[in-house]
Amino acid sequence: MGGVRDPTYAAGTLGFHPTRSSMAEAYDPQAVETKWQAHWASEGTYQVDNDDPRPSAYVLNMYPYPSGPAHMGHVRNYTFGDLNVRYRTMQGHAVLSPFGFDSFGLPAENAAIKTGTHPRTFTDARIEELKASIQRLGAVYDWRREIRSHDPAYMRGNQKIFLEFLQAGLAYRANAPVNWCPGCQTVLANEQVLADGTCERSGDVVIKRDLEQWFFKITAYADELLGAIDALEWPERVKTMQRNWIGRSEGVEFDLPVAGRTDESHGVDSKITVFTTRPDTAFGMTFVVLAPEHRLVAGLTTEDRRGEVEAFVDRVARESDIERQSSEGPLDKRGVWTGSFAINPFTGREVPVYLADYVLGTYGTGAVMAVPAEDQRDWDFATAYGLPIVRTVQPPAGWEGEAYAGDGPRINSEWLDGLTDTAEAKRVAIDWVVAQGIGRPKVNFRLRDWLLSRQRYWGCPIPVVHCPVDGIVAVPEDQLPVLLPDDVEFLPTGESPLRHHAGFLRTTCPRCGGPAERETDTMDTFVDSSWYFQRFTDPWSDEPVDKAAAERWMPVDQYIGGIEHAILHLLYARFYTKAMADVGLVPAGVREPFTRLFTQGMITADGKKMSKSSGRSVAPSHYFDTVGADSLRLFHLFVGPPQEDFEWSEQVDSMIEGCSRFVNRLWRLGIGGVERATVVDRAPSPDDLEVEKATHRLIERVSSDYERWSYNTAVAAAMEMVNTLHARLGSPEGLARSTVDFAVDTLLLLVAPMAPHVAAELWERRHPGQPSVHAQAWPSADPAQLAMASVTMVVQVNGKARERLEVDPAITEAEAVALALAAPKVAAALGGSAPKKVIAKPPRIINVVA
RNA sequence: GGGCGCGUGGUGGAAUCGGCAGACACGGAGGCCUCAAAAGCCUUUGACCGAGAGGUCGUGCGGGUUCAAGUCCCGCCGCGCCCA
Repeated sequence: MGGVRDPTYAAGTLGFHPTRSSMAEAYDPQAVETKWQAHWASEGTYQVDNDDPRPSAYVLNMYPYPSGPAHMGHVRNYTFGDLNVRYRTMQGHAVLSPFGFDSFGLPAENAAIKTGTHPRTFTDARIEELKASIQRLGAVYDWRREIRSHDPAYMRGNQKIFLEFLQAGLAYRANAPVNWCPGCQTVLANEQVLADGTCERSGDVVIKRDLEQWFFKITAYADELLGAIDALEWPERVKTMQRNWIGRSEGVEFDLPVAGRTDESHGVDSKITVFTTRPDTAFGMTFVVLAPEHRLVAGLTTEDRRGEVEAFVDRVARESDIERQSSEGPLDKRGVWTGSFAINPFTGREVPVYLADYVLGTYGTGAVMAVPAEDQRDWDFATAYGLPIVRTVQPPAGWEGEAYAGDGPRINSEWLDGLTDTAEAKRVAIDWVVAQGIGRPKVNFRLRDWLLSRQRYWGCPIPVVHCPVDGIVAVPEDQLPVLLPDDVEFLPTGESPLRHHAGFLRTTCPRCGGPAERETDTMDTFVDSSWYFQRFTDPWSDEPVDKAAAERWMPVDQYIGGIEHAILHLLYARFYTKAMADVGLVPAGVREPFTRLFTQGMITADGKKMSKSSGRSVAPSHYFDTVGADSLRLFHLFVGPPQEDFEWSEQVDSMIEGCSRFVNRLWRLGIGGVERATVVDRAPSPDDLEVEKATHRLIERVSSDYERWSYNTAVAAAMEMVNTLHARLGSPEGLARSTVDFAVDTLLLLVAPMAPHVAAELWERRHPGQPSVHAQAWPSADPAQLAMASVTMVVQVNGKARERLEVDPAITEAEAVALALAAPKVAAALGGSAPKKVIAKPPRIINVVA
């Protein structure tokens, strides 16, 4: 193969030697791609050791759920990741590029119920399919570090971390409302409840029921999770979503005595505690609203109201939180009066106590003071129930709206009257509450603790036993991991098979040695994805995370994934990282997992996310078999900004064809197979120098495009260079050999991260016996070569372009203006009148104002 | 209801700091090569007026700032996402 260049590039020193393309070897993507994929795998090209002397970089794609062969979303995602890995490697970094599988989860268990295949068998088969298609894409990873969530070693780590959290008080048990299917007699995950609130299996109406569940105390980190967002190099959009999700609000919590009750008669039940961010409006509180699940509801309901209240509470229990918080539906059906009154401590007046579905028991105290004049929802509620509305903030003149939440002088508020500044009025009101001894300033978070227990089989068992004597006892470390039994039956009851497996269930208490029951709840799969990136730094370690390895690689420099994980996964991973540092499982300095985050857009079909279930899914394998992986990669890079969604339409195939054409044109350049090409051994002509300069500008361009994730323009720039070279080579003057070689070699270096196979093959043919293109150093542009010999200066008259002049880039302002005014077209546009003003920005633009 | 993002040719998109709108590609039209086709190559392609030279209009809509606005400001309309 080594001689391919010679017969096609004319070798003469005299005149022009046109060559014919008919002899040129056609590009065979499948042959070349298989060859290089095998080469990278067998050479371990992208394996890095923890003692690699090069500076570190850590590039990671989000942990995928293995659902079978890669879909287009994966292809897009992994193309971006792979480009980063290869680019950083050429820049001289040891790039940690691991891969793993988020392999626990419901789909495998459902498949087991449907087909009888064990979830492990099913999942491992899906993983092999996904791996195979990732490899055909040419994406490179250090597969020695592969992790699957269901690996016993990984489960052991999961359980060890859990026990450390339990020890530290970061894991606890509490009652929580869960989805309960009365037909199946089991707890359902949210995704098992259909949109109409029925069980996907039995069709029964799913109700809310309180059960003991495991929680992680993520709220203990609410302030740090919020505060540390600022420093992250993440998309603002994601940062905003996380801030909103954490939802910090400063306010006050205070007590309202229940009318007719005293401390002596009712103890703590004599008061309703409310949380509010607007204590300055409390004089306008004309009623109180409790969540239907509030613990005081039964006691506050009077006999004559009991029937109605109970029916209401029952109905709300069947509504989802989303329904409850939506603004849809007639308000007069969404609340009910308990028959009781509380006393507004500000006014001393009695106010009725209502229930409403939109007040959630999980937020604040589950009770809100309703101030209809300053809160629109309270206004609507008051209107629907005929409750009084008292303004305590004077709306501006001409105000025609209903509730007014803005600034203004306080009115009807006794000692607050006249205060205009809301912040000051709040301070005064809080001071009063504190002085009265009825409340305290309170910072409230929207963030709830993380409910991690799942009543499923295919997940990591929570490593504790329930002992009738000792209560909850941790499984001792030397007995970890607690593995899932294989001999289980998957029945379509929805109940976890672990509950019926005697061998798993029955055990002895590690503390007293008496009979005990094993915990049958397994962990939410978000647990697995909260620390896998730490495990990758040394997946062979006996500890969950090897501290030295984490010290070397963490945090992840570039994390890449979908915007759909903006909140839960990314927040849980941040919490886990901090909590693991605090219990000493990772170095204290590793407090954030992902320095830089890139969220790529979705591939949509008919405006919705392309997925297997939508039926509009397109398999990448077809393209691997035809145009090849490089063309498909280039298409994904070229088609638009990576953060934007992309609609997969009819015309996509011809766009991919276009990328394939580019690969073929690059190939013909590389092997010297360009039609009628003229290559001469001569001293560089001015044309050659121009091409050389264009090559330096290309280096500059592509490098900066890679840095700013503007891959579509990087591809465009490479296409432009290929077009230029084809055109120049086809002209009678041709190009000097040194010019062509420099331009083509540079092109191959720049394109290597995007189209790694064709670049590697051409480089090998052009430089036999030398290190691969992927082992070459990233080229740098010579600054002296970046300046253009001449630039186009636009001359405008009154803002309209009238003339374009080729000028020296170093032209002075005076010269530029003189040149501009001397141009006939400019004179014509001026029509004889003298210019009033000339704005000169040489050498780019001159604007003559007439 | 609040917050954020987006809106550019027939299509995907480019214009990085307010300075030639439409790079690059797809699609279309015409041509070369060929017995023919495929592949490849060349020309052309925002709209309108004009034989041409050239001119006018043009970045969702309406205003504004500026010598100059796709880009900045104000107000709308539409779509998407997040929070209520």
